[in-house]
Amino acid sequence: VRAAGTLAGRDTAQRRAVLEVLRRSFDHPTAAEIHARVLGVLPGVGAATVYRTLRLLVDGAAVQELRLRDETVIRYDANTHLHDHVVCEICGVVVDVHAQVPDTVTTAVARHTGFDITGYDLRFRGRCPSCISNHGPHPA
Amino acid sequence: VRAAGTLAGRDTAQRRAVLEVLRRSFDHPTAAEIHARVLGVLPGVGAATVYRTLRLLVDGAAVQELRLRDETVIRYDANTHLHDHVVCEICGVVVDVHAQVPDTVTTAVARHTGFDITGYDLRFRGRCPSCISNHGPHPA
DNA sequence: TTGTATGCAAACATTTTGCAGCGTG
DNA sequence: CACGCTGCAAAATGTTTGCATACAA
Repeated sequence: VRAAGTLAGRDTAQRRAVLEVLRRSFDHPTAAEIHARVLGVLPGVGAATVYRTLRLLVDGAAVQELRLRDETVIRYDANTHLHDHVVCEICGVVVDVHAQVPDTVTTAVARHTGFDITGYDLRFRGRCPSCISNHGPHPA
Repeated sequence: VRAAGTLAGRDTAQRRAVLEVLRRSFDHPTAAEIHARVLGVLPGVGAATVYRTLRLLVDGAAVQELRLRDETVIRYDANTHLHDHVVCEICGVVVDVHAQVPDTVTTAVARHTGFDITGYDLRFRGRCPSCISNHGPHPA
């Protein structure tokens, strides 16, 4: 493992562009969105290069993959701090949040299952402030 | 919304077969796996019918979709009780578990984000007992 | 009978891979 | 100057859809 945001392998303009775009993006973009933004910075980059670089970054733990409940596409999150997400069930916006699950819960799961637990993914679901304004709160 | 495990629309042999396979499956099968099992019960069923029926069941909240960290395929879970999952990072086995996130945590997330929170997905990651036997526990 | 459900195949959407040539180290 | 990286296009993967026919209600 190496420092977050560092690239393994060669230092090319394409890889630097992908990493830079990711660092500036806080909206959990898809590979296609990242590609579009990279093209704005460095025209001519191929989609395959973006995919390959993303895979590289995921394997190197420099970015996180995000698979939402009803989407097939993979989203990417360059926030390497331990954190969770809240997804709006109407507009789909994804917001970072910090919501530590108590150790007692994790310990209980380990005891019940016999698993050696190394981490978890926690994704809240709901209605964002903007959609509450436009559609009202979630019906009770 | 209708009773869990009930089908909307017409009552056909194909739909009954898909539902029956799902009720007997506790290993969170993919659509392809479900299709294979359905063929064992009712030969000739097309993949599209399985996909359409699964979509119907998901929309009717009779089954849950499961998207794992590093898989593109969708898995299905007919357990409609509120529950969470533990995934083995080596063999990929998925086990159901009950691990309630404290209301205080959810409330704090709502306060911080302004979201109206309606639920969450919690997925633990780790090493299953069998893989611990074969590979040892996760390195500290 | 009437319209929904099915099976097939083609269309789609997304990601991965093969390959010839370019460029970093 | 060797080998990894790139861009393009084709392949692979997984899911959805169009259409003619079959069948539940």
